[in-house]
Amino acid sequence: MHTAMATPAAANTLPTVQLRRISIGERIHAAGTEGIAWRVKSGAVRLDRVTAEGSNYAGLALRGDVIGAETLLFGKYSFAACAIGDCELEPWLAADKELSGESLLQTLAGAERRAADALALRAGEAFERVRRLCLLLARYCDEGRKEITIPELRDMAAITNLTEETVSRAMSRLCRLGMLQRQGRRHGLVLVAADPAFAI
Amino acid sequence: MHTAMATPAAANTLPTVQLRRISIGERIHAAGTEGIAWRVKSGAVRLDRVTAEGSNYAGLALRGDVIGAETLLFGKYSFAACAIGDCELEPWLAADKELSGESLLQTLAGAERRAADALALRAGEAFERVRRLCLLLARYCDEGRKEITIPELRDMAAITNLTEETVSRAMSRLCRLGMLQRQGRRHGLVLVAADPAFAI
DNA sequence: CGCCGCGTTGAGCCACGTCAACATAGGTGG
DNA sequence: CCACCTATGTTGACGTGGCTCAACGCGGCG
Repeated sequence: MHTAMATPAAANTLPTVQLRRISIGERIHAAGTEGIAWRVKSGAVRLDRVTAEGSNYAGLALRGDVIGAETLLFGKYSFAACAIGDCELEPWLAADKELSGESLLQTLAGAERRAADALALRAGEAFERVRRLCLLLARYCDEGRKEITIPELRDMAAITNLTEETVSRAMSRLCRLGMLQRQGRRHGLVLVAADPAFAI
Repeated sequence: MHTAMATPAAANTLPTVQLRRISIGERIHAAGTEGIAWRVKSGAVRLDRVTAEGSNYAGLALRGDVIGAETLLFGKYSFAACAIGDCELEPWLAADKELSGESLLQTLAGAERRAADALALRAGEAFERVRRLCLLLARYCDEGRKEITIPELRDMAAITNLTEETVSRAMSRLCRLGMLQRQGRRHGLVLVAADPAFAI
């Protein structure tokens, strides 16, 4: 599936990567380096903005989202990207954009929706934030399945703007309440046993 | 200035609006209604996502940003928009996008940067958040001038995820420290007297 | 084995939320 | 013009949710 449509043999000298698999915790790219844009086929990606004062969480990318679109303009990545769940990425080609602005518009609309999601994850009570993050991951990470990979506490804390301790307590409570069920030992697979009445 | 370049007499039956002026507090559009996309020429816009549980802050748009781009796909606005500073909007035409995907790409890159800004405004201590918000507004609202319109407390509170009281205290402190200077009485013009060493 | 990274849990404290009272501006009607 | 009302902003007192600090468990790795 996903046979590549005839791409114009452009000046792009990169080898034609078809799919890129990245496991949880690995860095996808650093800020300021050269590279291409990718579409997230599965998994979750954490974006970070790098400043003089350090690196700060700056966005989330889930299935369907595009990361590194700015490379088509500047050639370099504006943000650092790190996998917070096992990821599959496919190249997002400039060919698409030449073809139809519609694809770009959809990407833009998706980015705005995702940005609103990310903002919402930083509002409300701690437990509710963590719960919504899990529901969001369950919604987007795997296709309809109930298994989701939970990111490391460090990443969940950055996303929700809580401390690791608070996130840990919230996760424990989610398990105690039966909304989540631990599968693996460490940040492993879990099952969303809870209500599908997710109001995100 | 800003003479409109010859626009193709398209099927667009809307009267050719050249510039739309909106004063602080006014609603620009509601979610779900029909309309066109706009580029913010000046001022600040608050975006809200409307759900069953109510309306929640979902994004910020400043000079150069585009709002309502999704109308080019769906015909309707996904978010509600409200001016939190006196605004000038100009129509953002589909003609641009047909012309060059580059314009769309720039809009996309800008949206991601702005989303990162919005996220950053919800991290750190209360005083620091409010200070950064003011610096961001100073940076983008008026062209290089030092006068900025301060949004209503309600909006600053929503953006920073603080309460109005806390924002009010932070603003008072900014004035006491000489970083800001009140001009008008209410949500009026203020001067940024502080260090231009803004590290946002 | 010892070390390190990550997660868990508890105790105490503080920044911020909550609640309340009041100040001020603007609008409206007389 | 004033009387009155409402919306918005200001300030204080107090309570608490989440941060801080600390100790510990556990698994992986050299």
